[in-house]
Amino acid sequence: MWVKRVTIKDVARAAGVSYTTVSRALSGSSDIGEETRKRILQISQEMGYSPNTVARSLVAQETKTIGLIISNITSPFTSEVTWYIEEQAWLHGYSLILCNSCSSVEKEQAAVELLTSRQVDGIIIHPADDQSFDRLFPYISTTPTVFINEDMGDLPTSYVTIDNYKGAWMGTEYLYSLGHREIVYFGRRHGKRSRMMRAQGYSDACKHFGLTPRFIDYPYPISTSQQVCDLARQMFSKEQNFTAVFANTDLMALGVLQAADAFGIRVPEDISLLGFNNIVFSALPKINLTTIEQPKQAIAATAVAMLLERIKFPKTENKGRVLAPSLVIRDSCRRIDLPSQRTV
Amino acid sequence: MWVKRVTIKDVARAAGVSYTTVSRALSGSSDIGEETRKRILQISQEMGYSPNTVARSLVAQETKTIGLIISNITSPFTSEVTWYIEEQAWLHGYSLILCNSCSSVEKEQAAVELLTSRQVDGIIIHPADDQSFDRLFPYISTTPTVFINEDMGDLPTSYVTIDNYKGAWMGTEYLYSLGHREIVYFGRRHGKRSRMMRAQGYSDACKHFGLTPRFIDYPYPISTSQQVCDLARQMFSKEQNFTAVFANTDLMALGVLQAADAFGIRVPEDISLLGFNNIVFSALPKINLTTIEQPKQAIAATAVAMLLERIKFPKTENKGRVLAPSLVIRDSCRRIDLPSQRTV
DNA sequence: AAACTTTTCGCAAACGTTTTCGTACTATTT
DNA sequence: AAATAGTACGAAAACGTTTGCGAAAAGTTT
Repeated sequence: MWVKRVTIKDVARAAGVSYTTVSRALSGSSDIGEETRKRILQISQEMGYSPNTVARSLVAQETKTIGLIISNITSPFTSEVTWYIEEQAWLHGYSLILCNSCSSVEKEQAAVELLTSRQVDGIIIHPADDQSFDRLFPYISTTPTVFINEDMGDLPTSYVTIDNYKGAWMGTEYLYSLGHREIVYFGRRHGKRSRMMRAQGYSDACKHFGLTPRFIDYPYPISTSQQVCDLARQMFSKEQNFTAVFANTDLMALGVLQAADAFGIRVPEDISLLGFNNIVFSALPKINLTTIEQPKQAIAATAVAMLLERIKFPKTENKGRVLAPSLVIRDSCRRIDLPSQRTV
Repeated sequence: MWVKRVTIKDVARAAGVSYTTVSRALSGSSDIGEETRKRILQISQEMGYSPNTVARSLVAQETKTIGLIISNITSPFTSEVTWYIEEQAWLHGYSLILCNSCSSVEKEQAAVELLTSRQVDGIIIHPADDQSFDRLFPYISTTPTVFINEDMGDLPTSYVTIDNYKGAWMGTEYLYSLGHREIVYFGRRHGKRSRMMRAQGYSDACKHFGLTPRFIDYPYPISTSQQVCDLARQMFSKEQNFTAVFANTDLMALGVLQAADAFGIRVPEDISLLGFNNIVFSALPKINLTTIEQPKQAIAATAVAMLLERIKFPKTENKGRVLAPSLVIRDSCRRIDLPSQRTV
């Protein structure tokens, strides 16, 4: 290392006491005389002593660390949730080890193995896949874990998510209420349950209002915004006769916006656009995306709270919290006259 | 804990050997017979053994962990840099402990103390303040550290940053070349050196081209986008006779965009706007911000590389790497006719 | 067959703490 | 003055590893 770090034994030597006594002075034990405590505190200050958390963790059998596995910190939704999680963790004296899974189940599994090996007290994970749990189960059975942003149903784990079905229904209903009768759903609908539920909510709402669900789906995972834009272009060139697009995600909606721009299609004048997640950039002027909001701070706070409770009381049974989404109305959706429908 | 974790001693007992032998089998030592190694590996697999990194760290005197202190993971620029840092760290077998300083020197210092106490092998820090180094010095003198996004000059530390002066000069020059003669600089210019250098680059370029530097400064720190927008509104209502705004930051530029929108001022038709950082959202259609790019991946990669080198060879002398910014031209700046100038 | 090497393994120390237990000393009670 | 209780501290074990050293067993050379 740089400089030899000063240990508790160094302080003890300087103070002329055993290191047990130093430990007690610092931990605020009562088994110590008042004036020796002060003297030791003084000396340890002067020597710049700081306890070795690694050694402490080894004996205490807890690291005061939680692992966070997310797919991509770059996503505004994710980074905002991460912000709140770090805040909560810090408040409770926990540190955060950050792992990007890159939406790969292999890396996700590697991250979980790493974290358990590092003896983290708990793990918060935004699963990469609908089979994440099965893959991860052998590794997380030994560590308190809470999943976020996915409804884990009856799986033996805690989770916190929003009601994606309801969110999608609300969005569809809103578009219907504005007079839209041909609404295209833009985004993946298979794989993760959250995706399926959103698609289902849209689909069921459509049927409820007498509309035909129309999906622009794709089988492969999409990562770059360029890919999203290309897909949106395909939609504009192939699909006929729709007045609104309900995007899976604000990021997807942004891709639609981009493609629309390229086609000279105006939002909301020519077409209405609805997003999901309410990332901060959706509030930007000229973007002004109407969207379904996820309560990110609440997700983070309840996830951390649930995790800490499980850490404290390992025998607590698993809980699933499903928070409510809400509609944030901005300027990307427009009321249309029923008789005339624009043909793209 | 949940379930009692299986330790190396458990494996040893099951295999009927000493735990030393198990350790050797797993570490790939040559001091072990081939068939015993296989047998032990087999057994440890079956028992689901995973080494306790905490214990290993204690004896090895290294944690394979690096601490990252940033002001706010929510910022697109920061989260992108973080993404690349995590990638590089992972590649080299290091984990990342994430701390948000919230731009507070107090929390920054607390984070550094925490990280050193946790025996991280190194720290990467985006300083909150121009006095961060002095405050932090006593704590980081024992841990390899590299600062990012700030030129630390002659201070005894490694750092990697970009040439902010040059970036600002380039931006000003570009605006000048488009015919702009009244350019307002929007953003803080005191405190951190990076801010000062940007302001200075702008200022010097202005003088070089015979223009008068015009600053919209503010003494207090600004955090929310609402505050930025309010400030931009003030600018539009108070300042007269300017044709271009050079914003400190893309985020600041977004605020200008928002305020301009409210005033009915069009970008770039009525006014040109230039940003700094090139965050992903600047590339959005309808935003299309011309900006000065920071090479985020290069910043992250060199920061990690420098840190790992210092960890490996503690005696390496401090290095400062200053990377080159570049101009990314989009659609927020417009060539104007010299004789007529728009009055706001 | 004796004298070496080499291979394979175990013992024990070490990493820096916390905590249990024991003990010397002081203070209080009988 | 003897017995008891309380206070202040130290010794040692424990947490789960890695590693230097030594020793037994096996193989090789003379």
